Amino acid sequence: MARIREFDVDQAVDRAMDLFWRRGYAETSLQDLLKELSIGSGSFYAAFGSKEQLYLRALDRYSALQADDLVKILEQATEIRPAVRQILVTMIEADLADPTRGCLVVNTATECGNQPPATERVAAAMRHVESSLAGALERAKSRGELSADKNPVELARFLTTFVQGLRVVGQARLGRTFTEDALTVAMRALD
Amino acid sequence: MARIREFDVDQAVDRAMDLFWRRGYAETSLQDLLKELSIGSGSFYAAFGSKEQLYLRALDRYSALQADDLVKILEQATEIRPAVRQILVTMIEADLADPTRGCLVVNTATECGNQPPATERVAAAMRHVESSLAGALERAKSRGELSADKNPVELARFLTTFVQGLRVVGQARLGRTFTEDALTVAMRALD
DNA sequence: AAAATTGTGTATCAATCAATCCACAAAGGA
DNA sequence: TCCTTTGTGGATTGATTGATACACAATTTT
Repeated sequence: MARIREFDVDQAVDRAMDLFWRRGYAETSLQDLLKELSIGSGSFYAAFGSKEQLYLRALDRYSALQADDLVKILEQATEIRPAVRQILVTMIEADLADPTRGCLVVNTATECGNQPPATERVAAAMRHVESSLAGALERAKSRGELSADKNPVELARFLTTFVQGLRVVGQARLGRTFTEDALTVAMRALD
Repeated sequence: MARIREFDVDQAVDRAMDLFWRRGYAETSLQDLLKELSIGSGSFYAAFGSKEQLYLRALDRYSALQADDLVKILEQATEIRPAVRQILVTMIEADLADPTRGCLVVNTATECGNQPPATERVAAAMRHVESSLAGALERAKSRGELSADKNPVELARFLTTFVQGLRVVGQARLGRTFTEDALTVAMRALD
């Protein structure tokens, strides 16, 4: 050990995550990052290696936060339907509040569609959403909340796909009614 | 009139569309475009004005082609269910064949989420998908293919949202089974 | 307190970016 | 056949890109 770092690395990752989330990878320049993090380029490269590495780290951070939120809602709820509805409504409200952000995972999927390290993380994040939902749906089924003919894995894959669509439509600013109508129909898949 | 143009402008727009589709706006440099179109920068700016203007023109072209495909399927089909299924399956197969492309409208929505001229076109494209589907569903309902309690506009908004999700999930390379399971559940919305 | 080690920020790098300039070529009109 | 007009593409523009070099500051070790 020698001189100690003057900034908090985790907090810097959070701030970078926010910037990448709003502007995307390519549209966020190194100078934008340095300004946002209030550090010099020497500190930047010593701490993060490169812009790409920081992006992947920010993406991991985002995925972890997203996964936490999802699991928390699914575990705290006593009924599956209000839980799923809450998950979808939360996203709709987030997109209405700030349509420029969308979802960092979705943004990465479309912007970095042919860069293996990024797409692997995207796939892993979606697989995690799928399995969390599938587990909750399976438990709901054993509690008798879902009829016997329902397939939890199928439902989970449907919901995971629908969620990605909600985020895209949310960025297109089609209005509250549009997404709420879509939500109404989607929820019927559980009936 | 004086010297005549040595390249076909519409064909150039198509080639540019293909390039933007594969690589996105920011990741497609002017040199990439000049090489793809086999023209010099003078011809480029004389014909298209700027990289951004060409992108918007390519996006318009893409939307028009997409709209044609959609309308063609919906008008030619005698039943609404196979028609909707065909629309979704076509997208799934396209994403499986080339996961790096996705949908140019979706890619634009996420990459250019805060640039008005782009987002307006994205919203218009999605509204067009919505109204085409709503019209077809309304006609199907009047033919007795959909039960009386179904709301065509709600269903159209649901399908439009789900379609965007399919394109995102397709880029994440989660495999054929994943999207087909999602499709199975989504189709039940029409029952 | 001297040496060793690590963080910091400025200056700077070559490369690339989108866009402009301009000399020249090709066409129609006189 | 000149003259005008427009298309062409290579050369070049200033700005910006991500990344590195380096002198100096701060901290631990000896």
